Amino acid sequence: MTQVRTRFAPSPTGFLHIGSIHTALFAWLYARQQKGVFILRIEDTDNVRKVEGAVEAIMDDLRWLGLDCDEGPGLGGQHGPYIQSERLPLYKVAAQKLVDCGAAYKCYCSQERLEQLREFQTNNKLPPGYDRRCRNLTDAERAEKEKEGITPVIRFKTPLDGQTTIHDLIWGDVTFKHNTLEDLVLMKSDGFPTYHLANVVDDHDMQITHVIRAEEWMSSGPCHILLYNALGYEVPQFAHLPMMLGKDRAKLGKRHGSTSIGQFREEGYLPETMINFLALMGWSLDDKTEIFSLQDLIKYFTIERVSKTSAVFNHEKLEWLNGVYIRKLTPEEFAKKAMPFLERWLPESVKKPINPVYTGRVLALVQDRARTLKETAALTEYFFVDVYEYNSTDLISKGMDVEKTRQALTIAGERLAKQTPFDAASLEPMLRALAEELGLKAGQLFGSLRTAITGRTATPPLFQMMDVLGKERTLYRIQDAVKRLES
RNA sequence: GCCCCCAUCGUCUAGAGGCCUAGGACAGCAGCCUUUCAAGCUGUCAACAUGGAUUCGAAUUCCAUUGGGGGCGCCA
Repeated sequence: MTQVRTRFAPSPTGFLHIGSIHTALFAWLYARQQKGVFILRIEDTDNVRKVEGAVEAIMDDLRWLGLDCDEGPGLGGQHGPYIQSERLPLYKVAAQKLVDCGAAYKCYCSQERLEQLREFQTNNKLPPGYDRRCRNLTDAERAEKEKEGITPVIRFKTPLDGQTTIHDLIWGDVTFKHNTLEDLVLMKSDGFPTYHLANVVDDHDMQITHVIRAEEWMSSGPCHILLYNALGYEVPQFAHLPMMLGKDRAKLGKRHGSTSIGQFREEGYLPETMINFLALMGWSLDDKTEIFSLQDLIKYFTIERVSKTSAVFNHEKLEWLNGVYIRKLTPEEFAKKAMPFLERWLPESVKKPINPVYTGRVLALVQDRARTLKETAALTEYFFVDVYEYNSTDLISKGMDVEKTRQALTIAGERLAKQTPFDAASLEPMLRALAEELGLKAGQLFGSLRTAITGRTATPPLFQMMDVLGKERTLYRIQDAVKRLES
């Protein structure tokens, strides 16, 4: 059996889209599982949309996710170069071959004419498409056009009759009648190939066995098969993946908020989360399992279990899943990953760099509570800032009033001042006893203290926070709260 | 408009003729735990788009309708 070779072929037109990663993941998984080869190819045949630095960004994102490439730009491989703009001669030869054997033809129609044609078709509710005016030009007519100095494009001469069936690993057999297909442009007038030509030539040249791509390519599938045949190439296997949709069920795009993988990374989502989540969009193992590592996925992934239905991106579930992966981290790993986010998102007044030992202790208190790494900044802010705003009525617990609260906090402050050692284990019995002594429920006293030392009503456990904060700062904050109640 | 495809809880999905009184997860709700918030646990709400046909029997097969998506560029 021949070795499986799959590829991921993004265009360097900006940041890597989450939908592209979805495709990349499935192609990668199939290659890895089949002990095959995964190739990265850059499809930069659109000079207009090309973005500087995009190739590096793509490779960086893939690396971050753990999707390693066997062949690709800068990685070597027997079938390079892996950047299409460096492969132009190949496409020219292929296109010329097709023209020579009569499978393609030169088209001299101007873009203006095509636009007018399309406008007319739209206005008259006709199917848009090229009217094949140049398909049967005589040699004399062609010579005439050449003399005018028009640079032609090369179009594929799609058969007028018959049909082509694409055997898709996911969709089964899908048949298209040739008379619904167009005469695709293969070569643009700027000398660059279109996606269709470059893709077919490269997939053949790089010996791709399985073309795994998104469903949006389904309808150009028959054209590609026709092209493979015309060029005398063997047709690879196809697997068209279900798409990812936004909340409005439309193709996931800019209007749906964060859609580039980099944005999720910056928000503090872990690569494990993204991989696991994306794998579950259009694929499942069974009716129960939902946590999968990359290794698990390699083990269990099968194309047979990929669904045909496109999936709506569910941000809430992604957040939940990220929480699951954050909790799986060891405290050390978590601290290491969260630290940069704190450095970046903690208020400017906080002196940087922050102390790693202290920060580690702080982070240990919020690991169970954070759903993203970025969120740790908001969750721990009061550990780094001494002055903060809060509503002094939050100091007053249920069933208490200003005076009672002031007294309780004052006494608590006095007792805490005398307390040694000042650790969570010793603090708890002491304060519980104090609550009883004051005739308060534990929750009443603790609630006031919580607000006093954090300014918040929802925080990690009180005694652990006091422990981390230390005696001096704890006392200062309680005294400050008492002052607030006095004014 | 034309072509192709899809259709199970709000969302991701399990389900390949009897195991389905349709399972799991997120979200929601209720409760337990608990110093608050999380986490955890328990429970609850919630779906086979509609109409025909085949069959002893249909979420599962077939047809139609409806709804949704994708494509129809010298973009990929």
